[in-house]
Amino acid sequence: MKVRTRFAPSPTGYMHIGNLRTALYAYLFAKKNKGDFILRIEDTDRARYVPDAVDFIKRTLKAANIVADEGPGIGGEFGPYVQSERMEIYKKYAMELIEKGAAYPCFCDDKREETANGEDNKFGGYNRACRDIPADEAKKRMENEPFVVRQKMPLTGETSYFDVLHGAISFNNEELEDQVLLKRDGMPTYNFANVIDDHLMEVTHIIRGAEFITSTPKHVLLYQALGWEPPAFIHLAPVMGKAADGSVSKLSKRHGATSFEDLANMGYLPEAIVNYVALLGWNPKNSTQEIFSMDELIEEFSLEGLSKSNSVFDYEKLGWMNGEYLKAMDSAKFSELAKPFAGDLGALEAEWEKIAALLKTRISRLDEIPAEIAFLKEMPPFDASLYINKRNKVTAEFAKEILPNVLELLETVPDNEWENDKLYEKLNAFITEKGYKKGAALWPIRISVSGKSATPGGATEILAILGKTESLARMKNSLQNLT
RNA sequence: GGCGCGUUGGUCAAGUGGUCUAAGACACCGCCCUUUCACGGCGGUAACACGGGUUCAAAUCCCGUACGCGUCACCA
Repeated sequence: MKVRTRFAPSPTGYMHIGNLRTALYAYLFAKKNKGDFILRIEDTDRARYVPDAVDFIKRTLKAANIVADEGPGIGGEFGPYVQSERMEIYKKYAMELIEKGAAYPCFCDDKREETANGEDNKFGGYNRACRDIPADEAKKRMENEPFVVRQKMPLTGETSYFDVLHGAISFNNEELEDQVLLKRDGMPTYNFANVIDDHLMEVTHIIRGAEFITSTPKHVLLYQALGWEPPAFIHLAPVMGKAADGSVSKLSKRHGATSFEDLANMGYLPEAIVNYVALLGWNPKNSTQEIFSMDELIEEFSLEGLSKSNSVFDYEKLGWMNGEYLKAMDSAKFSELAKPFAGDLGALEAEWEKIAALLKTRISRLDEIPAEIAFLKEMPPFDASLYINKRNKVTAEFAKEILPNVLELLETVPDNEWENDKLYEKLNAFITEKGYKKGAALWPIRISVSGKSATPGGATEILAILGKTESLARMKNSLQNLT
């Protein structure tokens, strides 16, 4: 049988990284098995509906390079792929279930009736009273009264199912509520639409979050009532976030950027995000590889590699991985991608390629760029302590000694020779001649034109980028401040 | 609280009864390299939640406890 998986988000306008991971695993599993991956929109909650959310979801999947074979706007033989467009289908099956005695209409006024004496409060106050309404009376009342369709749960025994990840899971039927299948507004609930659609769309493997473990027995009962074979269930452990105080809880906005979009805006590459997220809860068998292209993920993916326990999202590691992608990236591509993050470069505009080359190996996120290059645009305030460097045995005294000579030398460099290699050559010759240590001599030079202890690039690279006029002006100024 | 699921270093994790004096990665620390920082190279610190079983042998199987997470909606 052809493997078919689906990603079934509700359109809330936010693609949480945990959801993205669920989509990714469903996609990887389908593709690994030469199957289909379906996008289905679960918009049965009218109150929560967000207008552009479907486009948003599609854009996010596209950015993540997760491509659906079927879905809204994509087509496929099992449409429509938006649940609000399938109401007639759900209604039909709801009536069939009533007919079969596996469900019944409920005319109770409100969702949560308070029970008088606190007894039978197990189901939020719902007391199963409408179960006992005779069939013909119920049918009649359905014509004139608003109602809800509830699933008639067995009162005894147990229902169990096999989860590919967790093994056999069983629940006592008495724990199961007569849950609503069809709401008063005619919309199905998740628990109902889900079963109908997964069956009709021939989904073979349901890969979804662990929050559905407890509602799965209800789904299984529905499959049974309808005479359908349930698909395989795979319930994924959740992704957690770590708060500032070190506490761990389900990933949410209070943990900072947690949506794919936020992360991308911070300058994490989509490929890196996908790669990192793939490894949060899954890892390859028989290998310690960590950097994966999408094709490699597909090739390596297997359900056996899924982890049963929660995982904590770690920006630190994502940053490392992003840096790996940045370093491996083609220079031209990096420069193009990084440019929007650089802001207004002013006079340095023409030097961007050089700047980008220095940046490439030393950032983990693209949005670190402005802070990294700010010193190029404007000389930071003078700070004498920067001229002291223990390792190279550099002191302010030494800076005062060497800088005037360097200035003198640099002034003789013609404009057309003001570039890294030439500058390095000349400075190196000067250093050798004077008998200085290279590291020691270059330190004050770099500080005098950058005003920063750590900079992308060394002394001559910075000189080259700043240009002769600016470099000399900065150096003179620093020297003045120094004395 | 009931029910369910889980628990290997700070984090991601390998490990499916002996090869575990428990892999790898991030982070951290040290050394080397070095035109600073970084990159890179080498090395180090650091874990089987606890208690009982079963077994010749347990991180691996069973039971209990603790802790964490989930769920108990006309939300998904």
